Amino acid sequence: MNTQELPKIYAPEEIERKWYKIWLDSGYFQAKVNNDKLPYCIVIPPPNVTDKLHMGHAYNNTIQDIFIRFHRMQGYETLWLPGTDHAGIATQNVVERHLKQKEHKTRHDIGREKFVERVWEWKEKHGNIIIDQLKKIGCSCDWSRERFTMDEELSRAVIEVFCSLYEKGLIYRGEYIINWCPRCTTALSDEEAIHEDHEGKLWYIRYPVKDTEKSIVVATTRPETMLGDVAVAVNPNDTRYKKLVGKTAILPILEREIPIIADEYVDSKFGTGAVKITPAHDPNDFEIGRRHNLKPINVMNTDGTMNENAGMFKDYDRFRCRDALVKQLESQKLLEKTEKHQHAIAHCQRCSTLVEPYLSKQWFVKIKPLAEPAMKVVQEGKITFHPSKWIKVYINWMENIRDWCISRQLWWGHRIPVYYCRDCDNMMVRREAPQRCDSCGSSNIKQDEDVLDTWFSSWLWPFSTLGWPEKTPELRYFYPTHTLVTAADIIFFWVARMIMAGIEFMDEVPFRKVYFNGIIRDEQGQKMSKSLGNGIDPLEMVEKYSADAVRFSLMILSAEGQDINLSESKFEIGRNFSNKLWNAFRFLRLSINENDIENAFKESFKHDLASLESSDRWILSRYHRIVLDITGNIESFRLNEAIEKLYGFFWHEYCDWYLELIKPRLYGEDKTARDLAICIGVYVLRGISKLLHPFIPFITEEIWHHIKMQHEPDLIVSQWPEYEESFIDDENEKSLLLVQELISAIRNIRGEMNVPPNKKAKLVIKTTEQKIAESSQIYIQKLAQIDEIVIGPAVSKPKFSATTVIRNMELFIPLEGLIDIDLERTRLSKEIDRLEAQIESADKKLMNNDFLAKAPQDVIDREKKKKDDFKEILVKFKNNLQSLIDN
RNA sequence: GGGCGAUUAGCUCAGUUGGUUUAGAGUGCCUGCCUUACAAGCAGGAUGUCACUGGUUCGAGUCCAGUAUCGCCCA
Repeated sequence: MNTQELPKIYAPEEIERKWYKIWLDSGYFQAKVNNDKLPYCIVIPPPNVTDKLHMGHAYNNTIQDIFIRFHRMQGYETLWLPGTDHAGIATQNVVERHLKQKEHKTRHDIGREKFVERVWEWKEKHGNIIIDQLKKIGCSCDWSRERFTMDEELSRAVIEVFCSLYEKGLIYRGEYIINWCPRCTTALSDEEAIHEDHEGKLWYIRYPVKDTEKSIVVATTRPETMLGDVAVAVNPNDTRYKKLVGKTAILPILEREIPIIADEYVDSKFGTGAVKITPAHDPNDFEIGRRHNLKPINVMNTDGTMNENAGMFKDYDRFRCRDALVKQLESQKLLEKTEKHQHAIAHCQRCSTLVEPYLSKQWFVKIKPLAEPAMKVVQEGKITFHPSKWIKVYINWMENIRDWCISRQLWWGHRIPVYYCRDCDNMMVRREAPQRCDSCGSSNIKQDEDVLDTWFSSWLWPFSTLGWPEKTPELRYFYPTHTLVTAADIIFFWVARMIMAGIEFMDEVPFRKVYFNGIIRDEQGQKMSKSLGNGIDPLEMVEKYSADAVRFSLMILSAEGQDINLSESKFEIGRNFSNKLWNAFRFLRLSINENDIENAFKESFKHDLASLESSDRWILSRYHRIVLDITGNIESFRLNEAIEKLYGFFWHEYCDWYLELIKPRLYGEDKTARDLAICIGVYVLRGISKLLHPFIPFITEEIWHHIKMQHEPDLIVSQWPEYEESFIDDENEKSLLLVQELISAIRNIRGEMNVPPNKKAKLVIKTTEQKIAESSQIYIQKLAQIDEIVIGPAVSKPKFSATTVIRNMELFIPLEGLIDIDLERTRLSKEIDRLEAQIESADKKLMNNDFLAKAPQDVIDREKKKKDDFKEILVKFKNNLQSLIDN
């Protein structure tokens, strides 16, 4: 590219497209088993095939890409394994909706086989959207290894796991209360039933007691379930009801006779202390029913309408039934009262429909034996969580874990590998479909209708994607994976279960570290959601601000695991940074006359650091410190600290100071000095590009190609900078800091005294350290707009000058005609006040005997020195203030 | 009901093991600049009882306890 073609404003679109294609075509993302290198592997949290990229994805995947690119540059054999999951309910819902809209048909109209075909068609057509979107934000996944939970190999893993757990006695089938979604008409696991607090009602219903004038009042939040009541229960210690226990109550409306029983479970303080028992529609009632040998009565169909057991309410929808039933009770004067009641109600995670606790025959995983070792590896630190606060959440859940309902009444998913003989009811759990019944020999066999929970396939993700149950070389080499990056909202759904599965089937944890990223919220701190319409589309932002900008902004906004409150304007941070980077590069590039980086950049300066200018040694020293810091920060997951430090170093040290400090050389006559300044400038910019590459890969790769040597590889696969201690120069850093302070002090005076920026000023420095002052003359002149400097131990203060003190140097800026005495007096007084406050606080400490006795000596010494220094400066300020008054 | 967070500048947030921090950054605000890399920029400036109360300590934004407000998770 010709230098004329470098635009003043960075234009990302073409560059981002170009580099992603080159990286892809060069095979940089592809990992192979390579025993000469250490492996580094991350498996992507597979997004649903129905998903479109939202900010949470963009954020989560940016973090993964940072780790991947960082380790790739560090020389690891790096595999980022991507893919999607089939998302049973969500996908089925989407396709059903399409079918309804386009053809006015339900899935039952076209039948299971045809429907599943349709879902596959849909998947082929739309399932790649999110994958393409991940590419737009720069994700360097090994796309050649992309997996889908319904792939043949992964399905085989699911079948193997089901059969093996069954054989170990860890899978069973049973009739229990599960969470039922009447809209999706399927069972849900506890994790898929989302509890939300809700203002409901508590209905007090009077049940007459048989053969008496008495009645017993029960309180319920779901009156329609009373149709399935089989008892009324009270606490055995509740004296109010002692006499009624053993008697029979008459269930209103249905007039069923039900016993009044005593059970410890009943809370006397809730409601009236008497509760209705509905074993088919409440988990606690189910347990009580079992203890008392009461047969459950199911009053509801799978779609939430009432069944024949509901008597006159048969075919009523559950909500309509409730209203009608309450009216009926009212008219019979059996409704004692109604109270407002705050309680948690479960909703379907996928469709928000009110979930019914429902008695149903389902498949379960006996989870305790799997949970215990999974708990141990986290407690013992074999897997670490970052931030570690999640350990408690994890352990707490593990300790109270309940069996996992894994069957779903859906058509889209892995069909349960259980076969039944129609002739003899024999049940067979098989890896391959059996041809004959192994009990009666009949070939009249049917497979279980249900499919498995999607998480029952994604809990295998870290090894099923690497080929398990085959013992592939990939599995041997890349497993266990290194770090998992995920949001904490799936800690139970996914993280916990992957740990269980890894230990159970691989005999080894699936990953060593888990990084939990925060949630992206809107400006008000609300979670972004479709229904609230407060989402920000990441791809729109990429178009407007660039992928680099989106990545940069997200990363600088969040500390480890903290949530982000996001608004569109935040992406300006990233865009502005990119532009600054671009222009710093442009500045150097335009300074290279021959436009020939091969000639302009030589690393030979490294061998004679002592001969370099102070500013050069300063930036090199600072740069190497940053290399050390950033590397450590990324390794310890402190990504926002890394990016913040890079921001500060690049912008406020490299650009604000170094590039300004070398301008005299760049515009001067001395070609050698000029070339050397360019060399160092380029050297540091090359390093900055590398350090920034994991965060903002596109612009850094582009810049790299303008400043790299021909023989050097693309940035994405070049070597991460190495910290070299020989560059660290404490002394020089200190003296350059002094120069900066001098310049800042002069700028401050100029600003406060309203000296026009283009008016050169004179400067008098009174100091005994003439050498330091003299060596920085050129810097001061250039950066503080000074034309003439007088330095000496005994120079006198010119009349009408503004003054300040930096360490042991007194600065005088003659401002005849410009100085405003009042302004200057205020300025000096303010300084004096500040110094006096400092001295006072140091004094307070130093006069405290306990402090002197107990604080470490270096802290005391520091305090003493601070006080002495401030005192010395204070005297000078006071003298200057005095002379101002005398004038 | 049980658990976990958060509370620092107008706004968004850093601040690892208590003392090198005179409590920082970005943004916003005020003043002045189109200074031949960058106005998506440069220079300068103002702004904080670190939620409250108590405790530990020579020393607390940082550790402990309690209170308040907000948020999340589990039942």
